[in-house]
Amino acid sequence: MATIKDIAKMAGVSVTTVSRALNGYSDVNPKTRDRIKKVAEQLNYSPNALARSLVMSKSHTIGLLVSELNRSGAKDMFTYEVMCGINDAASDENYDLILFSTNPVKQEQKSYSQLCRERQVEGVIMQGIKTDDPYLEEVIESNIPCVLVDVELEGDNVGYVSTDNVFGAQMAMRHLINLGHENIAMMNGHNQARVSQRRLEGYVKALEEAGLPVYDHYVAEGDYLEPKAETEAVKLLTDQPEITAIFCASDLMALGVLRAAERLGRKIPEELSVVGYDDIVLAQYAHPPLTTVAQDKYQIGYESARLLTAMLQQKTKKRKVILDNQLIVRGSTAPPK
Amino acid sequence: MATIKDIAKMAGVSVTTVSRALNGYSDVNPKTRDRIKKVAEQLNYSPNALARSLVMSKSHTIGLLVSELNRSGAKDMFTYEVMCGINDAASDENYDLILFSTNPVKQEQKSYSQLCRERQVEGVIMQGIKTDDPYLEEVIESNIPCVLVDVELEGDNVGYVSTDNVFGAQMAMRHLINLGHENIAMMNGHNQARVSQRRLEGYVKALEEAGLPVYDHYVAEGDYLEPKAETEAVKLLTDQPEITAIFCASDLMALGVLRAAERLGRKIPEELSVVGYDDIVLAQYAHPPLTTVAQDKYQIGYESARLLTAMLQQKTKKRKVILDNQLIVRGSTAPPK
DNA sequence: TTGTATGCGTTATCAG
DNA sequence: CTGATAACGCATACAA
Repeated sequence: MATIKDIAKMAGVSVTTVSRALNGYSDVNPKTRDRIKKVAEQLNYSPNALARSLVMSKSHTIGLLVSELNRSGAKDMFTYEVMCGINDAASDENYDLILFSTNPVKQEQKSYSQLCRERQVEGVIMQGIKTDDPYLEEVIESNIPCVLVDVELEGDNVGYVSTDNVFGAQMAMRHLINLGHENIAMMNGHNQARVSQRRLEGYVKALEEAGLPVYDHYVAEGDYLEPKAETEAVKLLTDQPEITAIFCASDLMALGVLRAAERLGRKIPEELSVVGYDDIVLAQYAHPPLTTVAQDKYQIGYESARLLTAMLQQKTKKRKVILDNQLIVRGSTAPPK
Repeated sequence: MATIKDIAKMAGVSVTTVSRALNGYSDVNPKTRDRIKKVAEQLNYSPNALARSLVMSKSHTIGLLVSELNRSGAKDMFTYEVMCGINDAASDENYDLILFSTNPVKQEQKSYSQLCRERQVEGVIMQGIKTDDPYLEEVIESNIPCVLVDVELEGDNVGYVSTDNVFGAQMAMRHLINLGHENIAMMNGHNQARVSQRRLEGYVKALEEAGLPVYDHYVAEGDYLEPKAETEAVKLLTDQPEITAIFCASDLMALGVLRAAERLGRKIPEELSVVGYDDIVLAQYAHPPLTTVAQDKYQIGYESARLLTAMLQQKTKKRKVILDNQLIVRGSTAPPK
């Protein structure tokens, strides 16, 4: 592995000159620069980023902390698409990405912030973290610049990007209400997720603005799980048969509801309308295809990385980015009979 | 950020002692070690991995090169699940993962091997690389230890992991043949992919062992694209209406074939049997659910990382890992009428 | 058992 | 325009 020292020797100059020549400083004779460049190429030289980072105390690396980088995320491509966005943005901004896996066993031994400090990452993007994750707090306090995906937290070194979940839910609900539905239930996730709370807000808000009553017993918790949503939906629909539509906080749960309807012999969308959330790939392949609120997952990732790099370079005071989302009407919704 | 120097000062010892105490060397007085450890904790010390890597010339990092880390991979979760496996294995072996994005524009400026050398990765895992990718050759020649996913290439510093594609195709075909099919077509991918060639081999082999004729015009190229497969399947089935079954080299293409059948009014599986390959998430949600050859993508990733780390530590002479795959019979296959 | 000195590859400071 | 020299944080050969 050739170093600047080798180049210096071969070109008959000092390492200082080599460094400056290669880094495009202006105070070096064009001739010597050319010579040095030629030698560098000849030696197939690559600068050692480690050494550079060490002396500059800038690693140009950002850490990616994904709490559930495992197969369970496979159905719902959220994680993957966000990662793609992050990757592209990081690449555009010339940052490298290092992947921290947070296998729970290891978390015991080594904390997030330790991991970050060891690897000298300049900042972190955290994804899939629940609001009650103890490690969230840790990173926040560690004063390492940090961008959260879908966790609403702001601070000097902390920002987040999310979509407008209240509005998203409202859109879904308005669609249902405009169709003529009056008895609309909600299949929510669990309460540790901020987004659940937001979507519930939207649900309530839409009902209120339409002058419709809000019933606690119309709201079930599906924990973002397909089977759980299925059993909950069966309960909901047998206990309150007057329900003609269900708004779900995720597509996966909507799939569960679809299944419940099938078990109960209620036809979709004629006898029950279902709206999902996320627009996962499966949504358009469901039968019938799912009406849903789409989030641009790729853009969420992209903006996260952009926000972080901007923060790192103190280019912005902004600490949050809220993206729009969009209602996609497919075949799972119709007017009530 | 505390360094060993700070600790040394505060504990009243030399940096050497600190280094050895913290790294568990035996030749240090238990008392001083305790004292040092306490100080380290007090200072919230984390070793600087960069500096360590520099001096040890071991980065304990492996590079992940994914040729198409983008949204197009979203339907087929292959990339994601493989990554999960890689991540877990790397974590188990205490290696960090750095993500190289290979946006084609940047490839011009900086080659793979340059990227690797800059970041001082000890080895690389490459995924989604086509056999004719010029950069493949580059990495091979660069003598950086490398593990390829689904590209059959072996060498001193090069290994690969793949599944037994010939056998997988054979299983699919035998299933069809046992069902009584005699006119079986194949929807293949493109020929730059080694796996396509292998699966074709299996297709031919199975026909031959059953004493069935092999027709060139029974094989179409769907390029692993759903719409392309659809149009190709329409052609196939209108030109040769005697075909009663199609074996597809990917589930995505099988989905396209399903669509083609629908357009042609041929019922699945009564009037046409379809077998896919991969067992992507969508497969079980298709109508009817797809019979397919499943690969354990997670394990592919896991084994890749294991192989690489073993190579890095010269723990093995093995350079390839072939995983089994498994036929999953669902609703898209039946005996011919 | 502990400390001194040196080097890893790079950039930065400052003097020539 | 160029070159010594120091420094980044750490590990290690060698000396004490």
